[in-house]
Amino acid sequence: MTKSADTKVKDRDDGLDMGPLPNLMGYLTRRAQMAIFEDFHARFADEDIRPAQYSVLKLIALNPGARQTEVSAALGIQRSNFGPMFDALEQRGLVERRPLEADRRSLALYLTASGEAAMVRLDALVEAHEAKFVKRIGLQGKVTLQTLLFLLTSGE
Amino acid sequence: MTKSADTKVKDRDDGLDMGPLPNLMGYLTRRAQMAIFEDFHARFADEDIRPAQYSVLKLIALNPGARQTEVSAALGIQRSNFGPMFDALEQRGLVERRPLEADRRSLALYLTASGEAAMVRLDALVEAHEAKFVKRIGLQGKVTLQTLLFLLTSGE
DNA sequence: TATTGTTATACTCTATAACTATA
DNA sequence: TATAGTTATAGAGTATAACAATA
Repeated sequence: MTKSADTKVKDRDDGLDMGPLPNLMGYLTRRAQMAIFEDFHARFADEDIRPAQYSVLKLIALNPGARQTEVSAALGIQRSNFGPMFDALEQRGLVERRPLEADRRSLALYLTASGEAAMVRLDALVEAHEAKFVKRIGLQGKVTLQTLLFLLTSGE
Repeated sequence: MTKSADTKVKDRDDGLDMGPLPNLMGYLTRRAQMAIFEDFHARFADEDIRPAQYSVLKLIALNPGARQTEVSAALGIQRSNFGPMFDALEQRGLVERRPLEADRRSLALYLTASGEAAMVRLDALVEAHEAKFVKRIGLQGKVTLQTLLFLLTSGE
């Protein structure tokens, strides 16, 4: 209520008072995800592959012949957004679509030979990427984190 | 090498084989963050406030008079993107800029009376939002998660 | 010279609706 | 009628560079 209270607008020694913000799980996961993706982007710059692209390639590698709707749904990507994203990978010769005889509406997805070769390199990059963060929290920490994040995601 | 191996393109009982994807920390944090933000968006739809906007409002509430560069840097937002974002909040009468006499390049940020009133409602929404996820992993789980995510973020 | 804030721009990601061809 | 994939579009989020005013 005093004039001096108006003057002392902020306690600012080194930085700002973040209050409870750094304890909010949404804030925490967002910042952690950004830190992890930043490392990913740096490592995959030469290969010009982004996280979502890697997840698509990996899913097709594990499930050759899967249809677009299956892959996009499994990754939480809209069907309408999956098409153009896949086009980019296809134009680079990493993947291909093949008509499905059983259902002529559908297209089955496959890695090309070039895509298979790329996966060997990409998997190695992912392994190094992953190891960097495991080093920070330990193997037990990673297991705990997996459990907690899974529980967070899969709720009511 | 056989024709039958070509036929059995994929083991697909219910869904796709995700392989090690769900164990990658980047994938896990991304999916968790999306689940948390989805709940946030639903709760804050009526107030028309997004996570980044809440963090800006909260930071100004805790640090009245803070300058734009300070707030944007603390939240990891580019200076050039902070301006238009703040404009939207200002046009809604929640915040305001005031010239700094000490440095006429800078603008000090404040909540308006309307903004202060809004924060009471928003903080209540955040509390309920947070409680939903604490319920899934327990209070100890939240503390552990905070520790792990902080360690992940603050590395070399 | 360096910094604060602004403007312009561009690229990615995400979300929705409408369309086609098949089923 | 419903589904697979496409197209168009729009809104966020993010990133960089250049600029004017001020330090």
